[in-house]
Amino acid sequence: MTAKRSGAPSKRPRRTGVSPRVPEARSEPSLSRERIVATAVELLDAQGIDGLTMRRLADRLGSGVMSLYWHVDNKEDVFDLALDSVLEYRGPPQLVESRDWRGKVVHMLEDWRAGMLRHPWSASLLPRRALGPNILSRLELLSRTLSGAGVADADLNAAIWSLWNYVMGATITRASFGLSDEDRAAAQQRLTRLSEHYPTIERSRLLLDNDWDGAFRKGLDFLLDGLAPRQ
Amino acid sequence: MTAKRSGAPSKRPRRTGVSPRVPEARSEPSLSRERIVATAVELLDAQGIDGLTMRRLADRLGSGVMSLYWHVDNKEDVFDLALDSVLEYRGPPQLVESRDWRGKVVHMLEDWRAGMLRHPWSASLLPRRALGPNILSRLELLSRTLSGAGVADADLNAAIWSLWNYVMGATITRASFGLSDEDRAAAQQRLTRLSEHYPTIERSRLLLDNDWDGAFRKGLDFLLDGLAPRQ
DNA sequence: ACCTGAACACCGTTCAAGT
DNA sequence: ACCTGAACACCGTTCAAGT
Repeated sequence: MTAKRSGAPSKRPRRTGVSPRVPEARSEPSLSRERIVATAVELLDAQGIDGLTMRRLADRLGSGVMSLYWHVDNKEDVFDLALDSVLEYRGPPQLVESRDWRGKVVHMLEDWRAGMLRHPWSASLLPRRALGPNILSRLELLSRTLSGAGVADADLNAAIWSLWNYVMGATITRASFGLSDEDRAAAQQRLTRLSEHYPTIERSRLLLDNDWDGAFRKGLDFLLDGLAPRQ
Repeated sequence: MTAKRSGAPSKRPRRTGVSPRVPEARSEPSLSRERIVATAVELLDAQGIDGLTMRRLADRLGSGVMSLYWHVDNKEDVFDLALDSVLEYRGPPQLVESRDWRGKVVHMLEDWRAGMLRHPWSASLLPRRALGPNILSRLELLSRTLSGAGVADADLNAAIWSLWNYVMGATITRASFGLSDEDRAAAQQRLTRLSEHYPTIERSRLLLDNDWDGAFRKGLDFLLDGLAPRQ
């Protein structure tokens, strides 16, 4: 398990204030933190977590590998930056703004999940990395909504962590488990062959159930039922 | 994201029936699937997920790297085997056997979580690997208990997946997030510096809360409250 | 049936150097 | 201030070979 870095500022200068001179327009725009991160996201989307390689990243950027290290501490840093860049929250649409707390929470968490599923590598990365500003904003908003809804201060952290756990578990599972339909079919068949050992989950067709969105919503409702302030 | 293999039988012969001749006792016991898996678990416990290397594994076993490939398909196979080997469930103790369904479910899930926390690499591995026999047994037992408690067939899969999601999310987070106390303190301090942006989670000290066991239980109770069959 | 070493095509990162 | 190539110490796996 790799150690976690707490988002400390990079040793690099971080481009203070105005640049002393506008660089000439070039065919290959010069390297920058932003360009590196954006390209890393592209690469991760296309090739998955193992597909991100410093060498491949440099290739895509048309630079030498070691040039990256001027802008970025190391590969871990690239992961942290790519991750947070993908978790931005645009806020609830007008429609939802007016709804009750429950509608707001459901929207926030469905949006969070959807965002991670658009970049399936992000879900499994999130729990092991430092929390960046975007994810902190989401937690803040969730926290404020629950608190405003009347969840007691003593229950607040437990409520937030339950929702976090549920969303993370659901999304990680969906992102990595749901890749191949025929894998799941094969697993269920294996189950049928062994049905004397696993009669109940064989009968309920647990591994074939593929209404992921519906199941997510249903479980979230269970949890919110339990969370809802009494009275 | 690596493709998932559905636990298909190895191409290797799998030691059929009686061995033709008992091998001479040697100082270095000969390689075997079991020995490889056990040593892989040791290595994972000691060095974490990145610490498992075919070369290091072979070293520990006193063999050449390539000898492993006779017993095992590839590194993915080693992960699958190590994972399932760690998820065995001994069943509820007598004390719990007599309890109500809720007590049983809580025991099963706390045991599941504890087992994974004893091997912190296992939690983050589980969702992306094929489900081995031990984890299927756990799901079967959970399923049977909920069904016996009166959860409707139509809700059963959703109930199981909610619990799975919650347990996985909680355990993955705890295993990878909780490594360093001072990391979390640093994060909370950063939060305090930025308290105008994150007033609510700063006030509730979300990132400092370290009663993981209590929080797990509390969230599980929320979820079970919502799950419990009406009436 | 079981084990081996050499070789291939990769990795992330250090270092000393260029402009 | 920014970029580079060579080099180091690693990886997983194929292959042809040994016993």
